[in-house]
Amino acid sequence: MFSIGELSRRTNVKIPTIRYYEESGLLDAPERTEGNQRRYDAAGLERLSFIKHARDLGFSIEAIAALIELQGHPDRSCAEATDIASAQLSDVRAKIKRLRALEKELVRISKGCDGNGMTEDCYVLASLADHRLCEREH
Amino acid sequence: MFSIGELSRRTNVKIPTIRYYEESGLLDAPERTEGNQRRYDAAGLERLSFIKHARDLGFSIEAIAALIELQGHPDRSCAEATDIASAQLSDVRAKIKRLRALEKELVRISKGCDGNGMTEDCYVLASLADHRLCEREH
DNA sequence: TCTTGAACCTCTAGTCACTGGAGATCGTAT
DNA sequence: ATACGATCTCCAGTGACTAGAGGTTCAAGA
Ligand SMILES: [Zn+2]
Ligand SMILES: [Zn+2]
Ligand SMILES: [Zn+2]
Ligand SMILES: [Zn+2]
Repeated sequence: MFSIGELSRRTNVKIPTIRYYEESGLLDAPERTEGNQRRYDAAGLERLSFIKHARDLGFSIEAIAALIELQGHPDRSCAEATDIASAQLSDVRAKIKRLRALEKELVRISKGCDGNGMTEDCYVLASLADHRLCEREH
Repeated sequence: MFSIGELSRRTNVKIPTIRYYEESGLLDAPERTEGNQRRYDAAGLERLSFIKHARDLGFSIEAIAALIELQGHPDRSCAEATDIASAQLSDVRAKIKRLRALEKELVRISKGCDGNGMTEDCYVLASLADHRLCEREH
């Protein structure tokens, strides 16, 4: 049995975030001491590690709640879990695609001015003002 | 002179967002009719187009405020503008890097299970539970 | 000129996933 | 017994919007 501070140290999850996960229903409310302080066990640590890892991989709280629900039913089909994972993969790929388009335009914009002129003639400011200078959609 | 709805249509920025930009100081408060409705001119349209384009390129409201401030002083050096743009480029590149790491792990995780088993033996759930199964940091 | 109804106004609150602070209480070591 | 770090609850703030309630104004048609 260990305190919330100890749990925080072991998982690298900040204390207010742990309480937030509890309030959101991702973490079960743990036992309390007589003085009302939270005391966790190995199961709590495991659960929080799962949440942390999933968050690090970009899953939403909602998706993680669904995954935890599935975990609780070992005899159910895991189809939903793979669906959630592939949705997350699509999401990440869509974000990468968009960011690559932004990167290309930002490279062009940055190249257009060395920063030694006046704002009046600045290519950075001019290209922000006019999307038609962009080479593609973004 | 045109209404906020017309401005919204011409820029593809939603009406509450336009009001939010005004409140944030990005847009000057426009003239009003006798009945207190906003009326914009070409300058307002131009300004909002600038904001929209910069937002589409991922610049923060704060960065855009700084860029607009620079725009207002045509005789000042544009060094700060290029700094802001290259900071934005670095930011985008950092995000891409992180997302690519996530993509790799998510591909591995998704490949590990076809969704036809039980949650008990699901590789998706197992790899979310244990970062040591990951091939690299993310 | 009157009437309708779409468009507009302000204000408040909600979104997501936390993060920080105030003020009070608890746990533990000396 | 005292000190002091850790924890408690509750509230507010972040960024960049978005949505709704309840009321007013504008502009076009009769
Ligand atoms: Zn320049
Ligand atoms: Zn553009
Ligand atoms: Zn599976
Ligand atoms: Zn991992």
